[in-house]
Amino acid sequence: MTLDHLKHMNKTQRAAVVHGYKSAPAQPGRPLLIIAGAGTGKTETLSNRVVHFLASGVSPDNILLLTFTRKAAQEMTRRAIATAGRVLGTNVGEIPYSGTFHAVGARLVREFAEQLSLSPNFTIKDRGDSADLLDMVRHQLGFSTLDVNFPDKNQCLEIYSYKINACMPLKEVLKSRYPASKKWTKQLRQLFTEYRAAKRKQNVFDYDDLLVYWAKMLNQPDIADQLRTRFSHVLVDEYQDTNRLQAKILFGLKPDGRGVTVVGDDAQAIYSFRAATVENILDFPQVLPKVRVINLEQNYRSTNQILKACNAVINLSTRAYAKNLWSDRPNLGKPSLAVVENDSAQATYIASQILRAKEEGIPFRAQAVLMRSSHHSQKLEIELTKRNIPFEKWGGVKFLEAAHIKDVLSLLRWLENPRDEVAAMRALKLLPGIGPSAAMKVIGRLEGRMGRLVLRDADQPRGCGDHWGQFVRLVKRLQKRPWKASLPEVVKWYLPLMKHDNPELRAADLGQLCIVASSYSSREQFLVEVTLEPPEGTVGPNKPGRSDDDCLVLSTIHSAKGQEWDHVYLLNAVDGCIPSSRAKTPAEVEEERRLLYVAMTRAKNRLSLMVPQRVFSWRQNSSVVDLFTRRSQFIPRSAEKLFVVRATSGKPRTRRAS
DNA sequence: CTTCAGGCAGTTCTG
DNA sequence: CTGCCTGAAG
Ligand SMILES: Nc1ncnc2c1ncn2[C@@H]1O[C@H](COP(=O)(O)OP(=O)(O)OP(=O)(O)O)[C@@H](O)[C@H]1O
Repeated sequence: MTLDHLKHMNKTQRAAVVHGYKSAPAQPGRPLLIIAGAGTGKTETLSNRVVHFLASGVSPDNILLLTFTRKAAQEMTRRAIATAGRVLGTNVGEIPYSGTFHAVGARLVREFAEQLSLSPNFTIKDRGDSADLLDMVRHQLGFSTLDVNFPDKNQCLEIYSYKINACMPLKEVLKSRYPASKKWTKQLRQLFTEYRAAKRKQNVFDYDDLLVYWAKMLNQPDIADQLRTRFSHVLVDEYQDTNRLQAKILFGLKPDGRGVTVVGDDAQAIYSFRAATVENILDFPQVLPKVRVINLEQNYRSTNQILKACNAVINLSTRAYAKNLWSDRPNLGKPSLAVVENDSAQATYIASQILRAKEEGIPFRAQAVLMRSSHHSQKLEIELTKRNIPFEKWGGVKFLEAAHIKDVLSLLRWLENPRDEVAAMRALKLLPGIGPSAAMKVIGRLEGRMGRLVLRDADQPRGCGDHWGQFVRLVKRLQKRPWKASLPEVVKWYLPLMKHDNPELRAADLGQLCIVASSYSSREQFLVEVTLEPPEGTVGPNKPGRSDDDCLVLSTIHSAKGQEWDHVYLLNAVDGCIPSSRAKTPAEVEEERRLLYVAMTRAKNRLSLMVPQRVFSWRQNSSVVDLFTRRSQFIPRSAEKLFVVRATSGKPRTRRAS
């Protein structure tokens, strides 16, 4: 073996890579924590550590490699496999248990389903479908008409999910995060109990269940033993963004911490809305015995000028993040604060800059536009399309979450799992003349014949005429015909019934969906994988599977974590966007500061923060107005000297409250 | 029982 | 602008 994976690492990084593995040890080493700032090579070190394990003879099957987001998981797995290939001189193939907590959880739960007395062919509901199921229960219990202020389906699911992920009693969750809903404690408790029962009865899982049942497996000694033996090495990236439930899983897998490596940066904790808690990483050395802690201080990513600005932003925090980051990368210019008139000016400015950079030899794929929330890029997307700049968008409304896509998928889901009432409801409501109550009636009549979806002509509800017969025949055909022919057939049936606007655009989306689906070998495989690993892309002009080689990236800051680009542009660096106007408590504002820090530290060579002087916003009394903005409070005058301030449009900057 | 118009409130980030 | 609820018409 060559030592490729050690050669370019610095001394501290190398120590982390080989920790516990200087010579072939009898058992996995003591727990290792790498806590270090942005761009110091944490992920690089972690993936080289995996390579080192493989090179030392550890089987890929014994390695569990976890992260929080799909993007980060893909990136890390890719790096590890590529380097391992170089070091070992053979293709490593894959690391089977590498991915997000949820994806790995899904595999394990399916594998051990029988021992958990679960049926192994459960389907996983995405966020929207889970909310719909919860809403059905909410209506049945009469809570929807109890009081206008009773939390809606999304709030209910948020509360439920927070409770599960934070491992907190409902009462405490309501008190600390949803005080307005405290008076419904009793109802919410009942709602959640019934929701769990409904999931059980319909053999469906929500995202949280994947973690819940994984944690449960670790309480069953027989399964726990198997898993502990299987995963001799467990590595977690972005550990600062894990939650209590995930920590429980980690400690359940490795009670004494041997073989555990966790990596993270408390200054980059940005997922508290998913119940992530930074205490996981800060308390790690106290929770496990004999933890080796390694700090990295040299930033290899950014120029010193960019890094200085990043440090200035994070150091204004009331909390101390003890990091002394430095960089010896040559300077290529201070980051800029580009003051533009409004949204449109922001879009044209960025589009021009991107094309200019491209002319200078920076390909589109080395540039990225980041934003706090995904709709901030609307104007820009139009501008990019106008100028034929190819882009892909990370985050935001997913292809599979669009209404028309969900409509056709619902029929497939129902066929796959006849007990799935959300799918049944949605599919039935597509028929003209069938609304919620007729659909419920049909579903009720089906209770007896559960194995396989069987519809009879006699089940016809009143008032939907010919459509019922056609539907029954369609279902029969779909059950007989091979999978490849299914989706086009459903689409053909669906299009004339579609009630959404923009029919041509949606028809095109559905055509694309057929192409994507045809690469899966069966309906089951398609439905199983699609919820956890959805195809890239969003609805509209930029569809999954169609990306250019050289493609600009538009991304939310959350989805950009762990990534890096030569040029980074940040949209709307103004109060109300960063920090978001929804951040109220000091803790929430601090998280917004860290978001800005994460965004800025993605840049290697050039960084532009956009400051539009007016943005569109929604005022309390409906209508859309554009408001005067203030530059983000996280970049006060005192930090200005670290930036170049560029005013691009004629008008002088006027100070006005928003 | 479905559908559609009108009123009203809320609008982040992800698996 | 959307999603959700309500009430009236078909
Ligand atoms: N010893 C090194 N020498 C040269 N380049 C390095 C070294 N270590 C890491 N790098 C490079 O620095 C960049 C940042 O590394 P990496 O993404 O692993 O950092 P990170 O600490 O995970 O960052 P973040 O927390 O901000 O996502 C990468 O391009 C990586 O290849």
